[in-house]
Amino acid sequence: MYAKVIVEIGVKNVDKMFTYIVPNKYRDIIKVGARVKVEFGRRLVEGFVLELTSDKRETIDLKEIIEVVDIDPILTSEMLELGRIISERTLCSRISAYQVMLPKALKASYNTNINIKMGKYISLAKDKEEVNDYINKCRYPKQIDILNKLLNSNEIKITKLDSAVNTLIKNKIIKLEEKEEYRYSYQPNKIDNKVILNKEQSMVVNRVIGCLGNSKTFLLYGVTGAGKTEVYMHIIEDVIKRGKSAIMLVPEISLTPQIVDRFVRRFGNNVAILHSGLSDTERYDEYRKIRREEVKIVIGARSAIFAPLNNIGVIIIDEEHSSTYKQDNHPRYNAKEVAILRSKYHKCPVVLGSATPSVEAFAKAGNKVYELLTLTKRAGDGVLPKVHIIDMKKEVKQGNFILSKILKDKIKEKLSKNEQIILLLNRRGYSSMITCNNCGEVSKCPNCDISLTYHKTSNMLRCHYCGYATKKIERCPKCGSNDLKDYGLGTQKLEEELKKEFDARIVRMDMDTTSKKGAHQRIIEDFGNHKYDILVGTQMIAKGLDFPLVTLVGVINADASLNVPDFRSSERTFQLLCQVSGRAGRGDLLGEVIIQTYNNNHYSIVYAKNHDYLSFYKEEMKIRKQLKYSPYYYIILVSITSRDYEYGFSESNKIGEYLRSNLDKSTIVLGPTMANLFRINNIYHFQCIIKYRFDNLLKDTLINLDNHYKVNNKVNIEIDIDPNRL
DNA sequence: AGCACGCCGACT
DNA sequence: GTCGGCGTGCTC
Repeated sequence: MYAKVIVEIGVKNVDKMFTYIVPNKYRDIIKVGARVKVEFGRRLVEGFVLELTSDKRETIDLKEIIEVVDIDPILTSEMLELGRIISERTLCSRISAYQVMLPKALKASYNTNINIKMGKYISLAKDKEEVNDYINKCRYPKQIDILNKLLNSNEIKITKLDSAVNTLIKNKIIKLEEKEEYRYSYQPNKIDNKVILNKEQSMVVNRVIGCLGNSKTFLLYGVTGAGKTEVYMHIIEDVIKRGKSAIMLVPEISLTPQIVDRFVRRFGNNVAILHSGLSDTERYDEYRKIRREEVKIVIGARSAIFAPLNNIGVIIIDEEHSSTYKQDNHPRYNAKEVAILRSKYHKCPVVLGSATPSVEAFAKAGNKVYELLTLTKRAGDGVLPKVHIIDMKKEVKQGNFILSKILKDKIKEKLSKNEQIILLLNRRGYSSMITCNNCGEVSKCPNCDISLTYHKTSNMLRCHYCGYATKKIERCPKCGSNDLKDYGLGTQKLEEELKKEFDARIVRMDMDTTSKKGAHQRIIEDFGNHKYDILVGTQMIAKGLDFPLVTLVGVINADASLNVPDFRSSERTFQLLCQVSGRAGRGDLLGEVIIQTYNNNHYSIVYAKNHDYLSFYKEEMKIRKQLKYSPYYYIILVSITSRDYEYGFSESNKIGEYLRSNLDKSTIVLGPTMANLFRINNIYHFQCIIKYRFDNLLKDTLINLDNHYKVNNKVNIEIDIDPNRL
């Protein structure tokens, strides 16, 4: 008997099956999907068994499998197949596709011991009569106490073995057992907080439930506040009743205690939550709970799509448009695609939900690839907030550089009413650059091609790309003048300005104030408890937060996301504005939104004002068609990086030529060009963009290109199929 | 990735 | 004469 094994080494050259002899003693134990230890070259490695065969084709001498690690295979046949498809579609190594499905604690390279927490339990070892006899003869009150307790309950958890317990064990009156415990758990305070659905919501729920047992993808387009979460919970409840399980994905930053609470209150300890805050061991505990089917519902970010459930009844992906569902390093899988693959395997529906669907998803709904379901009304009679667009070109002429007159007035008004305010500014730090007024020199990162951001609280200049930091310069390094001025506005400066202008309690939430563990949650809680009046933050405040007292949302600079040179920048701006607008007026109070911009006629801003997704979609599709972008064309980004500018440049040209001459003539190859951030950490970035509709040559050409450069260590190439950004 | 082999410079 | 530099090549 022979086993085809893929070893846990993340290198393309060895990403293939190696044949080993299965020793007789393992013949009955070894299974496909199990981990094994094998000698590979001169070292011991772990690998996965992908196939078992009886015939040997290799002519070389084979080695024997040293040890079978798992009795129960760690990779199910579904996962083995899934990994194969992922590696084929995303051009990643097969082993990395398998590794991404499993918790880190199961990796061979994970050297620290996997620490499974064991709890000690005692129970009676004799029948009741004998125990009562023992109690009557016993002189020790402690022992009697323990036995009396055990007579009333099956088992008791103990923390330590004291002499009383030890004696009882020695006399074989009680027995000690160790059981596995999980570190992470929620209080299963099951309170039925079920909400009665409105007509629209019920129709959506019934339509999805009607398709249980079929592999079918729905796009649930529902305005903010339409009660999508409640719809999800009803669907999940029905699925659970049928004895099946459910996966729900949400973007990492939406995985707030608020949403977790809602699910735990409804479903008790039937829920496993996979979030980034878990340690490797906690994550492994959750994994085991899921694998053993001790929970039926898995909620988590992207990687939760691989939850090892055996009988999935529905997969829900909330905030479908979020770019976080695609991993932007290897393996570059897209959780939405994986969801659809799993739905085919489990014959279950997928529900993609969003208030601002990605144009790709909405187009698929238009083509009947997905079935469109809509929620048009805000649940509980909520009214969408009124949105004002402020032309900052005019405001600047009147001397209002940061806050427009209207926004200032509104802030004052809301403060006087004791209501809360959220201000969004998509740039952290104090100012975006420091410039010399004398010679025009701009402080730039020595390693990257961007200007340094001034952080006033630490008095440092920082590069937001490579992390470079230096003390603030007092004199221009070029001409020596001390007439330095900072331009651009960051959250720190905004906070400072607000403190000058208003007598209010202000809290800032950005990467700098949330780097410590738990800080993020604390700020949200404190703001929710009205310990602050104004919340200032970057886009991390745009998602999911639900504060009934917030009646004003201000977007300080809507242009920041618009000016990003990427074909999705309009879409991202529209989504961001709609999302942040949805933060206002969640309670009984009417909400207002003020958007400050220099592009007050831009369609993404105008349509966001009216919450008009359909018009935005039509306009955006026109442009995508004109410029040949997705969903009309598929996009592939080939990035080429090198420490050596000249070499990187010449290889990039070769790659461009190779693609042009080896792809179908209907395919468009752009570039090579210098990437938007041309130099990061002294590495030069070039890129080619491939646009195609149908191309039979594509797969082979890309594989050849990838193979050719994997042995070249002076230049690195990355192929990103359907990239998040260009 | 690792760990070999392999062929050229400065040292007890 | 050796120790060791990291370039190339292979791993069932």
